[in-house]
Amino acid sequence: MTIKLFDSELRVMELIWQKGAIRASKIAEILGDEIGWSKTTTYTVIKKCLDKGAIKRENPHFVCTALIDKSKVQLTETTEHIDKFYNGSASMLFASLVQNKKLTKNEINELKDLVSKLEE
Amino acid sequence: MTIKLFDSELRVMELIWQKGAIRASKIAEILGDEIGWSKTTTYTVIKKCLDKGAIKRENPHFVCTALIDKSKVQLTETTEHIDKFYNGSASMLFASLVQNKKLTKNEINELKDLVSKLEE
DNA sequence: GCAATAATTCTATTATGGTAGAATAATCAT
DNA sequence: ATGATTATTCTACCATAATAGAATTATTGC
Repeated sequence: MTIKLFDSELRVMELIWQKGAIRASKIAEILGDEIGWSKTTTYTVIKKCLDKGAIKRENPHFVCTALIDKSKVQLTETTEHIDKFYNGSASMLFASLVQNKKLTKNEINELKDLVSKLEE
Repeated sequence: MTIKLFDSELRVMELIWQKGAIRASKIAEILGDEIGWSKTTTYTVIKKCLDKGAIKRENPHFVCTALIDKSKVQLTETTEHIDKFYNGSASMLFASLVQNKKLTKNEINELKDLVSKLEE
């Protein structure tokens, strides 16, 4: 069973993933600055991440670390996205991006590189 | 400016895209069967699609047709998804899918095919 | 044209995610 | 240890998307 994270929770997770380990107070400070959240809002959202088992928090100083990793969440969300918009077909998503020229030269090269390493 | 469609609205759009032109009453019938929506729920959602300019409806018989196409919505949503989960980098989404082995042999072949046709 | 029936809208209710104030608990400096 | 300060929770409110009942309007068969 995968954990469903809301947008607000992802903002918190993003910081934790980025920093590895970070105090709750620091998260509150940063998100207060960046998006104007009040301290209590941030703590409420951190609590939700705790309750969902997405992070743990340890004393002293309430240091937060992630219990689920970003790549897992990315994959889950992307799979859901593909189901919803491309009827479960990853190829159709690729085709959509490629055909609509949303890829930079750089991205095209990276993609070619990636694909060339694939086994069948 | 792109139209933001909610999940409920997408269910209606999906049918309209699929059928090309379809009576409102038929949509209500199908969604009633498939997901148990009451007739009025379906009509309410159809009305929202109308108000947003996503579809038009013509007499006689209130036949609905799409005014925006699916590929446009797919692209918009996918771009948003990439911004949210991959910091705007399509390559990172590709990498995530490829590395996590969520691709079937078939999809890998299709991807290779797609990529081989790309210009730099 | 008109009664019967079906389609549509208007409006309201419910569910849920986002946000934050007041109360409580933990920490720290002395 | 204790008072001052900071961190945290509990609870509630607000905004919005989902859903549908009652009232209204359109359609159809006679």
